[in-house]
Amino acid sequence: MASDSLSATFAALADPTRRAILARLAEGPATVKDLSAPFAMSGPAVSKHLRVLERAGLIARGREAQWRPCRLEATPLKAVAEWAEGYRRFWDDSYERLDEYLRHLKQREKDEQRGEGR
Amino acid sequence: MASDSLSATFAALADPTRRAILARLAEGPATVKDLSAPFAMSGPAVSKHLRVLERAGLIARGREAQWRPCRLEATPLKAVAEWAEGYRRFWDDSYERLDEYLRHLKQREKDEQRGEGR
DNA sequence: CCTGTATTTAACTACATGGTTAATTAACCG
DNA sequence: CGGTTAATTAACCATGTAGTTAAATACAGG
Repeated sequence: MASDSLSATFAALADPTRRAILARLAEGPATVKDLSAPFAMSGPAVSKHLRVLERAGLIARGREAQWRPCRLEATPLKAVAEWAEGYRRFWDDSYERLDEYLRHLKQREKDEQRGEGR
Repeated sequence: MASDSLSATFAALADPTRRAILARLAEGPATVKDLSAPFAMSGPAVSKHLRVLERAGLIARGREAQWRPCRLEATPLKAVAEWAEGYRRFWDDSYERLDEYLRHLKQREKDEQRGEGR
């Protein structure tokens, strides 16, 4: 596994079970049992998914009697959103038009400077 | 591997070499050789990374003589950005305040309706 | 036609992942 | 104390990933 933080985050998100767990935690904290309920999967399997999410900093866990309540920790998702936004101009048409417009302005500015130079 | 599209995208992004390749392609198309240059890694290794990116729909490849020029295909990144944005309220404080404000408005609206009902 | 260049395929290694079941730890409760 | 419930650890299996080197394919050009 590539161990930089963004890679760990992406790797953790590359599994639908783990994304479903995050979606559930967006509604509030939950125990491991709660989180297991929707899945046709053993307890230990869910436990492993939670460890992956924890190591990626996407969840935090408490301790209450025999329960280990999980809660969402979304800050790594901010980095994901920002990373993806860096490519917006490649999918957003209006952004591309804006980009082209800015490029146009810049070019005109350069032309004018050249004009003044004479 | 979980084969849904979003999982494939996240899995492809979970490697710094592949993200670096995308960053390079953001500046324009490139051949496999071009893309290999920055990495201390054999040609076949890069070829495999490109196949992962291609299967995730993040790049497209052409054919020109003996070169297979790659270009960025960013639409899957739109899905990533949108997915992450769904969690913005968990990292963005001002968004939380806005959220709370909206909730407040909604509640007041409900209270007013109840008042009118009498 | 032969040679060099670009790229992929094949075969292999080492290790990570996602799942299983069985055993273990930890805490509550009668 | 003993039983039940929650959760993790251990051991195991199958598959996927990230890299290697060596061989195969495809094309350009003298």
